[in-house]
Formats: sequence, structure tokens, C-alpha cells
Amino acid sequence: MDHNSDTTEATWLASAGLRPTRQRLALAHLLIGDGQHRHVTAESLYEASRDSDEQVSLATVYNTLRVFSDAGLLREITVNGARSYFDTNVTNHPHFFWEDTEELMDAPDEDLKIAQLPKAPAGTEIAKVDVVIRLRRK
Amino acid sequence: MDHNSDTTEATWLASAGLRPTRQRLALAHLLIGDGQHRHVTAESLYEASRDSDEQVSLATVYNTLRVFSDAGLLREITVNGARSYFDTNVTNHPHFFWEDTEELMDAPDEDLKIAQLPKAPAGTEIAKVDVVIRLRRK
DNA sequence: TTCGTTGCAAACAATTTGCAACCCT
DNA sequence: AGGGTTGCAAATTGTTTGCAACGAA
Repeated sequence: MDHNSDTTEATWLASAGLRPTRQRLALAHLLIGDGQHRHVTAESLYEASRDSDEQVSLATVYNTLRVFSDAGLLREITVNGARSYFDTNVTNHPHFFWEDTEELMDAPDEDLKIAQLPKAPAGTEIAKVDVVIRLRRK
Repeated sequence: MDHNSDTTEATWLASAGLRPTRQRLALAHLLIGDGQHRHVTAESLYEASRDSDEQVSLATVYNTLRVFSDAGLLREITVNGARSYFDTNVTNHPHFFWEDTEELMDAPDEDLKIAQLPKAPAGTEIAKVDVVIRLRRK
């Protein structure tokens, strides 16, 4: 990773008040290094790190994904009882989930229009709204 | 369980081509016995069965929930990486999920209006659309 | 120096599975 | 009788945690 992108990742961490450790910078680079939004699982990110020049242990990948999403840098998406997915796009937006390959991707945001949403019951507020469109191969 | 409800549950099973075994009838009774829709986890259903006069092993509860939802009698809802929820209401409808108590319940169906939904990519069809409104206690 | 962070291994929790006994049809 | 179903225990899978070594402030 060159110096410029290194700054980008450090800024990303700093914006959430997180220390720029070697491991966090490496994972941040894999997550936002190219400016594209990305959906990862702990396992997929771990493998990406194994293939890179900065290895991170699996436990740290798990811990870091948790820290990042608690800090609001990532959004956790629950589509599958088993695995957790994390999205670098933290805004409310719909997802496609392929049931056969268990792949998660963004659905075109502008194509979902929710005209009316149930109001939150008294004493509560809406933390987020997850819309998952499950796809089956025809 | 009296004879009438016994018939209801047997019919429910028969409609999906499932054999009316003692355990399935007992679980069916706990699920649809009073005609109300219900959201259960394997653990909650197992406990309900422990408290009833027809006990079912935990493994069988797990297997039966899987069999029922594969057969279309239940809908599996994934809200939480850890636990799986099963809903006796198998139609598309929105859910409220309390983040603190991990309780799942129906959101008023008529209050959700999706004006436009992304179309399924070529070669795929929409299996189902999950809308989960996550609530945080204020 | 101080305290947050990492990494390994062990602990955990939810769920599935192998297999022998059992029971619908 | 024959094949689906059950239940126990053991195995799996994804994830978290205890703790000693390490590194950022």
C-alpha cells in the first residue's frame, strides 16, 4: 500500500477514534483501499489478508470487524443464521442475497421505494431497517 | 390436547405431506394450537414442549423446525447471527426486532408499503423479501 | 510507562449428524 | 416388513474469550 492510501485508512480509523495499528490499517486497506463498497465475512477478509503482504490472525479479524462495526465504520448484515456479513456502506440500503452461493451484494438503491414504514412502538426508535431480497436461481 | 385440535394439526401436517408422528403433532400443537401466529426459536419451542405433557428431544425440535420450514409450514427469519427464528405466518410481512431483548414480533403489515422493489437479476427469481425493523429502547 | 491490541489456544453456543431403536403406513 | 423418524451423544461451525507478549501514546 502506498503512502496516499495509507493516509486514507488512517483517517478512516481516526474518524472513529480508533488507534491505527498495523493490523487495523491492513484490514482497512482491504476494506476501503480502492474506494469501492465491499461485503465481507470474517473468513473472506481473513483469506484476503492471508494473500496480502500484511497478515492478520483470524481472531483479530473477528475482533476488528466487531470493533469497526461498533464504531460505525461497518454495518453488520444478518442474512444467514451461520455467518455474519459486514458492509462498508453503512447507510440503509437493500441487499440481494443469493441463496445458492450465499453471496451478498447491494441491490440498486434507487429501485427500492418504501412509501410507508410502520412507526416505532412507544419508547423505541428505529435503529435500522434491513431489507434483504433473497434470490433463487431459476 | 383435545380431539378437535388434534385434527387441525394433523391436517396441517398432511397439507405438507408430512407424517403425523407423536412429536410432530405435539410441536404442531404448540405452534398453531390456538390459531395465533407465533415466533419461536428451537430453544423456546423446546422449553414449551418440556412444560407440556408431550416431551420432545432438543435434536428433534431442531430437525422438525427444519423439516417444517423446508415443507413451507414455517418461515425461517434470520435476524441475529446466533439464533434462528421461525414464524408460523409464512407470508411476506415486516418484523420488529428488539435489539435489547432479542424479541421478534410482527410489525403491522398494513403500515408497510413498498412502492417499488428492485427487479430480480436475469436468471433469478425473488424467493422472499425480508424486512426487519430493528428497534432500540429510547 | 501505561493501557489498548494482538494471537494463540481453549471455551462457547447454536445447530447438525451418525446410528441404533422405534413407529407410521 | 420397510423406510421414515426419534433421541442420544459426538461432531461441526462460527465466534468469543483468557491471558501473556507486544506496541502505540
